[in-house]
Amino acid sequence: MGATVPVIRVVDDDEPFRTAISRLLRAAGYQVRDYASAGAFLLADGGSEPGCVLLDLRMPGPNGLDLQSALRKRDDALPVVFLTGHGTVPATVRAMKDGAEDFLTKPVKREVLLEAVRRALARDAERRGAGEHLRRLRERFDGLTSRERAVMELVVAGRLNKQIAAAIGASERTVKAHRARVMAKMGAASLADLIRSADRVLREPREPREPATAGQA
Amino acid sequence: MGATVPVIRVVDDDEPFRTAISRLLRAAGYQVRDYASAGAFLLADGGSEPGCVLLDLRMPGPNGLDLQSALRKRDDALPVVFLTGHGTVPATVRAMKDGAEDFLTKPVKREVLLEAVRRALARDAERRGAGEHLRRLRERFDGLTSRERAVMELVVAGRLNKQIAAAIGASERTVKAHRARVMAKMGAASLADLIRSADRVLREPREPREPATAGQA
DNA sequence: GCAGGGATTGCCCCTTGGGGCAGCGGCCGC
DNA sequence: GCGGCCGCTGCCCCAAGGGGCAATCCCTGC
Repeated sequence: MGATVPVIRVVDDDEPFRTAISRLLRAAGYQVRDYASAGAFLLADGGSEPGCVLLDLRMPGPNGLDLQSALRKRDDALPVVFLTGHGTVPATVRAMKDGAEDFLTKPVKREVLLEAVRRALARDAERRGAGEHLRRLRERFDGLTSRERAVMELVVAGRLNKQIAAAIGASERTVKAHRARVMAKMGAASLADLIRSADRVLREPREPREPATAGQA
Repeated sequence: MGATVPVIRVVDDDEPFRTAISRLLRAAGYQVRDYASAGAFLLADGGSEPGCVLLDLRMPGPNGLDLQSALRKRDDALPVVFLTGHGTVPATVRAMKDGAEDFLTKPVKREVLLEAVRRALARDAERRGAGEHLRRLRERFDGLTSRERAVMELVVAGRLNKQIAAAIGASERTVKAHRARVMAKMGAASLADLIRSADRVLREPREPREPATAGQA
């Protein structure tokens, strides 16, 4: 189990700074990978390993905000901590609106940086935990037949078996059969269980969130 | 109800600017109240009317961030939009982390300001709607006796009546009676209903920040 | 002390949910 | 065409949920 060390991805075009930060983080016990550009990072890292991203704002090629947007589109979006010397208020606003964990300015105190990283990692762990659970639920849900799904929806809506039978045009006995299979396939020990699982699975897929009109420019 | 015009509270020590902003907002159809300091605002406004707060960062006395913190502690916390000429990155970060709707810098374009205000008002309306529903549920929940609450918790945990009876040391018939009263008092038409209400009411009081999953606006 | 009210419980009856068993009918592969 | 598999269904039985009715018991106000 568990002792996977989180991976901190450091993305910054300033090589000496990158090296210094990486050393600091390694000394704190983290595994670190560093990249000189957003592109290099995106090519090399699929985001599957737990961790977070430490990101410079201004870089040649796609900048930090662009990279953050790209990350947000991936299911496994990693938490982002900005660390930059050229921070402006509008950029900060946009970064925070887009869900950045923090936005620090160089030079940064060691404790401040480590604290931000800790929070980012905590968030990532939480997200992964919740995501994993939801993924399993969704898998199970996908294993239902369309008939079973229909019954499930009506069951969690609080309808009685006989009402469900009338609604889908089947006998009550059939509804019971479907219902039993739904409970089994969804791994629900009780109706309460099923309802909670259903409410999580049926909640619409994440919406990308409107591009947040970044406070002017 | 219905056509209540939202009230924009403008808090800024710069009198000419305050006047100009107020005029702009009134022209856009909003009701505006302006205050020269955080203290003046807190004394005069209980936050009961729908709307939002347009806040300067740097002011004599308590500053904008202090006021934002104070607002967050009130149940009816109004959405806050910062509008300041002295923005710094750390102040922006703190404001956004504390849930500010936006952080704008003077001078601000008319459209940018109005758009931010629109979003703040939309958030306020949403919060009030959800809050209202939750408040009613909580009221109903508070109307339960401790015995009924105990039964309710076990019911929504998926326990059978006989298990509940054993757990609370009562007869099954009594559990049924409590259960029926819980359904009636909570206004639940079905077990599914009750479970959903319970999950909302029993969820612990809101923490400060919550973007965790759905990266907020 | 006594009446009224709420909580608790037993008794009984009905409805619902859950599930075993078997018959039926359609679809698939050989 | 045939046997097997699966979904749908009826018949039956049992457990669980829901609730009417009445008796007890305890507490409170008059």
